[in-house]
Amino acid sequence: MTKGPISTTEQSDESLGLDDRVKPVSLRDVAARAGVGVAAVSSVLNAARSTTRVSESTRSRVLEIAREMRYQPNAAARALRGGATKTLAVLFGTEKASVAVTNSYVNTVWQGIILGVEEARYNVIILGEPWRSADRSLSALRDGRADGVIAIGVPMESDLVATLSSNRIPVLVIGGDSDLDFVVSVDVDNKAGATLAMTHLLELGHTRIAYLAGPEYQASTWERRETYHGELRRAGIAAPDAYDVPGSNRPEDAIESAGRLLELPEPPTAIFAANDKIALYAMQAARSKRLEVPRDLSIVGFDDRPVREVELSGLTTIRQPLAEIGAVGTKMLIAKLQGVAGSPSRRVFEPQLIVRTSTAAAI
Amino acid sequence: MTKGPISTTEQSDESLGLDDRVKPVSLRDVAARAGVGVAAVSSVLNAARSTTRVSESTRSRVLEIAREMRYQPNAAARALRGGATKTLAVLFGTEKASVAVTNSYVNTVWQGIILGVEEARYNVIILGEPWRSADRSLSALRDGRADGVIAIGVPMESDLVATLSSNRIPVLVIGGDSDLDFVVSVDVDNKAGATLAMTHLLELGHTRIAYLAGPEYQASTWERRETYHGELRRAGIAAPDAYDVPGSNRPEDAIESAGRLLELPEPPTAIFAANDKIALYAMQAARSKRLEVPRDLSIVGFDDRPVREVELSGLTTIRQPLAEIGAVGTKMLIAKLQGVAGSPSRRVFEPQLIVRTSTAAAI
DNA sequence: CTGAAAGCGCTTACAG
DNA sequence: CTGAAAGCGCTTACAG
Repeated sequence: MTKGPISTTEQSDESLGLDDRVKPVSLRDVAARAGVGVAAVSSVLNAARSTTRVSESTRSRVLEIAREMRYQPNAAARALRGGATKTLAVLFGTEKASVAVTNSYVNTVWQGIILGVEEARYNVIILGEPWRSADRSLSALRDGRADGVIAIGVPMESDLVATLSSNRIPVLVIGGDSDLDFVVSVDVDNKAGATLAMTHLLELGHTRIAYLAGPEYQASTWERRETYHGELRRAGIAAPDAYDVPGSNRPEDAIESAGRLLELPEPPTAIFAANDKIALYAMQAARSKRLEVPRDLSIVGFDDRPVREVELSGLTTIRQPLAEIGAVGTKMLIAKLQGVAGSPSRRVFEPQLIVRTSTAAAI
Repeated sequence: MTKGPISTTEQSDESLGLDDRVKPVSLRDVAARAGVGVAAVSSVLNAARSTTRVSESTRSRVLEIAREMRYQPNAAARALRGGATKTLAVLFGTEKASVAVTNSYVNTVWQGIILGVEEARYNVIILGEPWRSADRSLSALRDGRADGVIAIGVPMESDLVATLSSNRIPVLVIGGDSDLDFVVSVDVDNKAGATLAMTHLLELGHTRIAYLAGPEYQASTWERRETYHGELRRAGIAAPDAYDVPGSNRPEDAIESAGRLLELPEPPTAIFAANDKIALYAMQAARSKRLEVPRDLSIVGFDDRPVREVELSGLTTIRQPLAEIGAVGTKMLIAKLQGVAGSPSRRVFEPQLIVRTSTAAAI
């Protein structure tokens, strides 16, 4: 770089000694060498819904020559022509991508996504332009860069999925649900997970159990809340309204919410938190109130995110198979894109109770 | 999806009630509405090195109309025309992407890359097809999908960077060096890092210090080894040849290598390991030999990868600013791509000694 | 100052 | 069975 300008056009070939560059070989090059038209080559190289029929001898000769010349179709031309890009655009909830990739939930799902695209020889693109509203971003998603969209943690009230759907852009929703056309979705079984958590606490003898919610814009927050109330009802326990408190992904808010719980005249002896992050904030709140976990307070989280804090803290939690969710979802989306008959539109994954040291029998 | 086929072409608009899809607006649409030619619109919308000149009044009118119509240029068409895709392809060393993204070094660098592309409103693409040889993958990198390449942890002997360079494809090398044209690179100062590690051990009074290497195909393994020997020489210490042992990222190999060290007639009292992962294997080997760290053996790693194992183990190590390396490198590549005058081709980052509990004074 | 045209590489309907 | 042509949306030389 220090030795010459960057642009290809600004510099003649002679001025750079090391130039063994060759122009990429095009369909026309292959056609010329094979002595056939480009249509024939195109037809041979694609499984071909083209009307152009080619004899077996021509077919094999073209194939041979294309391989010999290391022909590689130009992705831009194909995309422009309206063909598949074999690329999926990944959209991260409301957040900027740079924030999302530091989130352990997203990160683990992401590993699954990569596994999924790799198996299918697809590609993934992350757009540097945050999408904000669906309306504003729609065109960016139809400009020939991607065949479909993977949406992780999109807020319930967002019009993104609906807009994509009505524009016939296939979408995978991770961590949510939708019965719209062109939408496939994967999620953990939130009801089953919340039931595991509540049953665990109930079996430990807790009756004063609180629910520390996650962000209200997440569907999972509501599903887990509903199960929380349902399980209490089933156990014949009447929990005060004050036991169902809003959480947040913002540390201050979550810690304050948990703090309020612990200052109630009759504080809970156990907290079911809507996710691990919030559960850890609850632990912090307990600590600052000089309460000992699990002696004075049992805490259960959700997710079992593979980060050191969770393991270090000894948090009992509900594990989601996050990487599997990402991988299976991605494969479902690709199957839909490829028109695989009978490919599922929805998969729900079983959670698992992971007992560590943040829960103990009620005193 | 359950209600209808996926493909746009297979289904008439009438059969789907919810279709509020509109064809993306093209340059021509804007031109028609503005009553000018497409060339004029193109010229206005791009800072325009085009020869087409447009009056100020036309310019502002076109701008207004384009915004009104939410015109979004088609990326595929631009790419085909030879323009910038504003997309960077990320290539992960020898590994499959799915393996690489589970690696904590790669993961942290990745977070920086996303930050970098986001700031510049660029995009990143990960190709599902593993690249293996540069020769085989070259065309895939010139098919209109990306303007440049980010290569993480490419083996020393790989021809990838050289091939890209001679084909005038700008590359960012992360964790390596190169003075080829079209190549920019970022890395930690390996010499400084190894010096920090060795000085720490020497100051603790260790004289029997071994080097447990990383994979030999990594340049860093060699640079750290060289510094290891240099620092011993400077301290007037003659280390036996058997103290410089090959490591590997494969657990069995690394553990065995470390084990051999510990079984020497005169075993080392300290080990400088070429990276954290290998340092943890050394710890494991020590444990299986009933040696206590740091009482019987001090261990220093390299990277300070943000994973729970490193912190849980109390490993003393050399921290690299991995996210920063990724972010700064990405911005350097983009600057080169955009022809920013005087943008640097090389940046080296200072490491930092993180003392935890795996090192202690020699007895 | 502005418009019409060529062409990037591909695929698919259309003629022979 | 095969070839020539149109056109996807854009940018950039080229004519007016």
